[in-house]
Amino acid sequence: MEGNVVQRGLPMLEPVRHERADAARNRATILAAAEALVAERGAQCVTMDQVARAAGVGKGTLFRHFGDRCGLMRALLDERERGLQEGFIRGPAPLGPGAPPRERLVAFGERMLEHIEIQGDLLVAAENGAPGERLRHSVYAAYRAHVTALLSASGYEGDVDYLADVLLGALVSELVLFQRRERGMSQAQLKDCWGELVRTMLPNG
Amino acid sequence: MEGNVVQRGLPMLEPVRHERADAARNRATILAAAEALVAERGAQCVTMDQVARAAGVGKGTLFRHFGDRCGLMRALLDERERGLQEGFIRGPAPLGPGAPPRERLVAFGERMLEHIEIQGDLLVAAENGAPGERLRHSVYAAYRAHVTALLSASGYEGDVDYLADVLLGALVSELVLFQRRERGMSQAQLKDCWGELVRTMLPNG
DNA sequence: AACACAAATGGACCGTAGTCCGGTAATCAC
DNA sequence: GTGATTACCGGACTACGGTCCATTTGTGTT
Repeated sequence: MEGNVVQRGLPMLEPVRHERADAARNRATILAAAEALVAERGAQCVTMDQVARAAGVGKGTLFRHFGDRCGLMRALLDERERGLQEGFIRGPAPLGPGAPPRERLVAFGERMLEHIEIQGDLLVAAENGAPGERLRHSVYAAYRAHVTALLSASGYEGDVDYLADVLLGALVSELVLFQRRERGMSQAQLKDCWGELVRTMLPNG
Repeated sequence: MEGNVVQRGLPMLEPVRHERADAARNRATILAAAEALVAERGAQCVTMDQVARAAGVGKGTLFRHFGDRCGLMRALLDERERGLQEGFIRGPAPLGPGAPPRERLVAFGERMLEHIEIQGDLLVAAENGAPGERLRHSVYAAYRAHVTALLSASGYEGDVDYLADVLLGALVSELVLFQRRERGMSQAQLKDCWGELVRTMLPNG
């Protein structure tokens, strides 16, 4: 878990030096196998042994490439997550630049809720690691930086870092899935509540 | 995990019919052993086998009494948690009745932050169960009901249930410990931020 | 006191995440 | 090509949470 800093976070562009051909091939094979298994049985019910066997690879290889179970799940999410970030940073308004920050924030949350709707179980599996790991990870940091920037731009005068944590807390997949599935809230309701929350916090966006 | 509904939640008063004497003795022994081990090594580093061995009891007994690891941790927290609830419901203002709801909510959060300060690791261990288990549990339901009631009383016009979830999200022990330990925020800062958050959400308490 | 029955017990057992290390093979310098 | 180097590979191994069930023990009944 120390020797390979390569390709663990989002910045996957340009592997540090050379990833050996067989390693790259194995990584792709593993990801494909894992994706198939997750699609078939759901993320919760896929074991690391199953993935290794389906990919025709030893467990050591699996863990070497992805660190731990959460790492594998994150890798599966990676592509879509990159798409999300792209949309936030450079996409069309109101998600991207161009709209007032408050409306961008509303759009951000709505987009995240849609993401959770689609990738819910996988997200839960990816976030279900060691305590605090989720918060330490670069994906969270990126979301947080984005929200923080929007809050600052909107003229919020309090502690923007703190408020960013709180707002992102409303978008934690575990909570959202609970609200959707066990509290019977519709996605539209959740979006409305999110919008209201943001507009209450930032009265003049 | 189905056969014993006895004494799993907070309502531990008056065991359903009769708890056999040996069972009660064992429960006490286990709790004492677990408490000692947690005090000595920290909740994260205590295994169920260690607890069983220290209590001079089989693993089966341990799991029969507490369901799972989180159940044991919750049982350790139980007494203090009951004290908290007592304070919220019947204690002196501003925590208990008597103060305006907005100030009660501020006091609620401050009290919770203090609780996390003391019981942090144990709380994390207790909440670190299956996905959504935390949200389903009666302790969370109680806090949520309390916050919901205060929000309603303060005249908040939006979805009080949703806002309760969001506010409680700011008091999740995993997050608070992260803010304290890895972001270097002081407890006083956290309290200030909480107060500001509440006052922003409820401008006229 | 002896009995019958429910409840409690303990430890062998299982599945899963994650580690370790001897052997293998891809890559590079020449 | 050939050899040295070094990353990679696989699967046996460990640790831990949780289950199962044959056996024991407490409790109310006769």
